[in-house]
Amino acid sequence: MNVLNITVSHKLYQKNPEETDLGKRILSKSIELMEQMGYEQLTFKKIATAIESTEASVYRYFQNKHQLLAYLINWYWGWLEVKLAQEFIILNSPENKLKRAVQLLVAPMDQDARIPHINEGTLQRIVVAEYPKIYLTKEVDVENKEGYFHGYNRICDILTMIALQINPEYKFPHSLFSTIISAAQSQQFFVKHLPRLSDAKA
Amino acid sequence: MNVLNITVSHKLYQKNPEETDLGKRILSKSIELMEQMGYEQLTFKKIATAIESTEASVYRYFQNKHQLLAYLINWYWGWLEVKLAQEFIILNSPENKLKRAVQLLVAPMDQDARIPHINEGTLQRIVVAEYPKIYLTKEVDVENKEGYFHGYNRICDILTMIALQINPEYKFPHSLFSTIISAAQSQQFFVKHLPRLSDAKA
DNA sequence: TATTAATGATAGTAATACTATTATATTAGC
DNA sequence: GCTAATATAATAGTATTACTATCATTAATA
Repeated sequence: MNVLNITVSHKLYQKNPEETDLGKRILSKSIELMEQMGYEQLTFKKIATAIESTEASVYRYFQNKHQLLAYLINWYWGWLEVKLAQEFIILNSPENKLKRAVQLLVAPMDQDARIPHINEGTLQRIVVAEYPKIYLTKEVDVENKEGYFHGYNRICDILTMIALQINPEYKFPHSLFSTIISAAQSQQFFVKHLPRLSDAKA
Repeated sequence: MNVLNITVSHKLYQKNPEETDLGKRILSKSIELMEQMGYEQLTFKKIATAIESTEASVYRYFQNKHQLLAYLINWYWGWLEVKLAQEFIILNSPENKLKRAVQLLVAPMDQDARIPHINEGTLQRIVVAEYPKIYLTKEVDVENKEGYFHGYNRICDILTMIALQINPEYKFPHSLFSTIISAAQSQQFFVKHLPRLSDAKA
């Protein structure tokens, strides 16, 4: 058993992948392959072949590729929330908390040794490269109700609560922090691939 | 002939759709259908059927759906640039120019009567709902060289130039404006579909 | 009138995104 | 140790998608 378990809504899987060895291998290999070839090119067939299992077995864990991506991304935000909570133990001022949160969002992530089947660094790059794809769909309203975006919502809420301690009068904290978080993601992508949209150097 | 013609890089089409009647019908119907069913569900077959043409004919104009989306989005940014230029005729201060630019980004767009085959209002909603999909791919570097993101880059550059008139010392204008433009898009989507990420009311 | 270009009609292929069925192996309960 | 349940493997099959190719027809042009 893991010391640490990130909880992801059961709407985000068919069968909990964290509970079995095969499930963990699916997660591990999905992360590796999705970073290599990108979301569009990845198929359940490719995952299955790579772990020497079968397509049908992968389908027992996830309904489809979209659900798998949503799972991984929610896992990431859930894990980041845990990480934030750990850091906040020794951070007292809201200013320092916000500062550290932004650092965590943009700094390359180290692998968490407690969770060997998930490479958080690779997962972070997947989130940067694929995140908007989980909500830019016609199913967004249904999936929102099912908790597909819960992880991100929570991070946004947490930063909002901290900011309101600094200035309780501020009227647009949700917009501000969804913008900051999403800019933290986009700028990482732009620096690498669309440098005219950024002033930072790769 | 149109009074006004938006120029889109020839890498973004196989055969210029603005030059023929069929081409214009493809654009017009693509916009309508893409808004209705979303990018994922749209197929060349559906476009062809809807305009009583054939799949093969649509393929003569665009290599694939991705190229079609890139075309439409670049057309939109190109058109917005023209619109901005028109507005700037009577706006003199950089502050007013920036303000008006942001208004144009977020206000519902009226149809341009000079261009009957393109519904700019619908197109704006498509840009809001689909924009990141054109660059969040493994082909981003190649397509960037081919000008797939030229329209957006230019808008970002224009706002950057204006801002530098206000403060020539400012170090991060590209990052700032790519963030502002993209937030202008995202917030429109969040208000409608993910309200916890925004403070505005639908 | 002959030529060319644009479109339509039709067919076909490889890959994808699943679903279904049956067999086999492993584990848990009695 | 036997039975039952569960997980996975193996295999097959289907509908749809994303194209490519070929040829016929129509319209525009020289």
